[in-house]
Amino acid sequence: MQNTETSEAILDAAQELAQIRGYNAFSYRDLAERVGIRTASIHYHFPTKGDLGRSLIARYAAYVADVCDDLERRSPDAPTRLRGYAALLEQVLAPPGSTAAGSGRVCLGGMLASEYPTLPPEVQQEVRRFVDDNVRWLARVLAAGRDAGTLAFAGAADAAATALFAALEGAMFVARTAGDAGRYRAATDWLLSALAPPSAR
Amino acid sequence: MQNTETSEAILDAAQELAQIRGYNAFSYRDLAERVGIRTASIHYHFPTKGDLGRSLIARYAAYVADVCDDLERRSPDAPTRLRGYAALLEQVLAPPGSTAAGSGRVCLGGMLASEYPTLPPEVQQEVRRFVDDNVRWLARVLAAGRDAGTLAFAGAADAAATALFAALEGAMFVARTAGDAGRYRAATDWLLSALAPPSAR
DNA sequence: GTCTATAGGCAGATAGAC
DNA sequence: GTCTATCTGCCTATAGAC
Repeated sequence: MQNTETSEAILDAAQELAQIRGYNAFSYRDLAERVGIRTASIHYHFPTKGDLGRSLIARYAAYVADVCDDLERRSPDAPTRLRGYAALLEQVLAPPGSTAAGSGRVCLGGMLASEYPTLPPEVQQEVRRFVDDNVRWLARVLAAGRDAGTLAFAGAADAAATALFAALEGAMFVARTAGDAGRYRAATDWLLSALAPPSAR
Repeated sequence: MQNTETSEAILDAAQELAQIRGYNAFSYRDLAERVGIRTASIHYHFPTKGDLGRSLIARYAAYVADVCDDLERRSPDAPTRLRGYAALLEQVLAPPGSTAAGSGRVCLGGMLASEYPTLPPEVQQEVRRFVDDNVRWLARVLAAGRDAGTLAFAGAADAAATALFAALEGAMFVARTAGDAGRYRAATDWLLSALAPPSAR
């Protein structure tokens, strides 16, 4: 990825389509129409679709990791960090330039995870890393929160983090199927309140 | 769907492929190879791929609904019903005829939900119904369990049911990405224990 | 960097013989 | 019910001019 303006525009178009339809359901032709160039020109920037996919998820993972870093630096406690994380994924459903609720987008990481077996190996690798990184980050926040007394839950933080991540990703699919973005909020609010200590409930 | 032997064999092959790759990533050719007939013959049973998809998810939904009915009749309490439901989805990952752990399958309903925007309308309708039915069933079990004192959680049963369903479906994708079916178990066990009343924890 | 032109393959679907 | 043959259109990717 060379970070030229064109390649960024290609990635922007690809990300929107991948978040809505998935990696296997958009084509170089779709991209070409949106960016205003020819399909052959896209191959100049990304020789194969696997190259494109790898750049796409890598850029997305870097963005999410940045926000997580910010959350850790600026949020005072674990519950706030978790709320910030849920909001990050929610924001991804309706990015700045789009009409809030019904964009039809879901988290790119979750979408690619659902397509995992059909993905080129280089894309699979990045998806695996994305999921691992996010679950590990959540496990860290969860464990720290329990130690500090701002969260309360039984069992392993690892298992809780996996369940939480799975629920957030899955809730996007459920919300989209129902055509109701509010379902995502309702489910995540419930989850986060279930992790609050009895004193805060 | 006429329930002939051939059409059932087609649906069996289609279900396996759809659970692994998704609806958009298997073809009539894939089916023809597995069933041992020609693609044109499949069109005799299912004129369009949308017809096939509708029959596929309808059959699956009916099976899941049957198991849920059994669970309600035979299980003594809500925690047992929820464990049975989680086990049902887990069993779906590794059906009788396949090698347990790494079948690469996920719940058909979750897979189709992830492909929702690209699905033919008649398939979307059945997917919506599947998700609704399952969340409603879970909400009913959850509410009854709380009333009976065998479950403990705060907030709306609807929101809890959505979160639980989302978590179970999402955990399959996470487990598959990690190549570790045990992750599904770990996440669901944690979730169910989090719903247990303090006395049972 | 972007273009035209094209290759080679696969998709879903149909016509009509048997 | 299953077959052969075929249609039309889309896909990723490449060659080579500008």
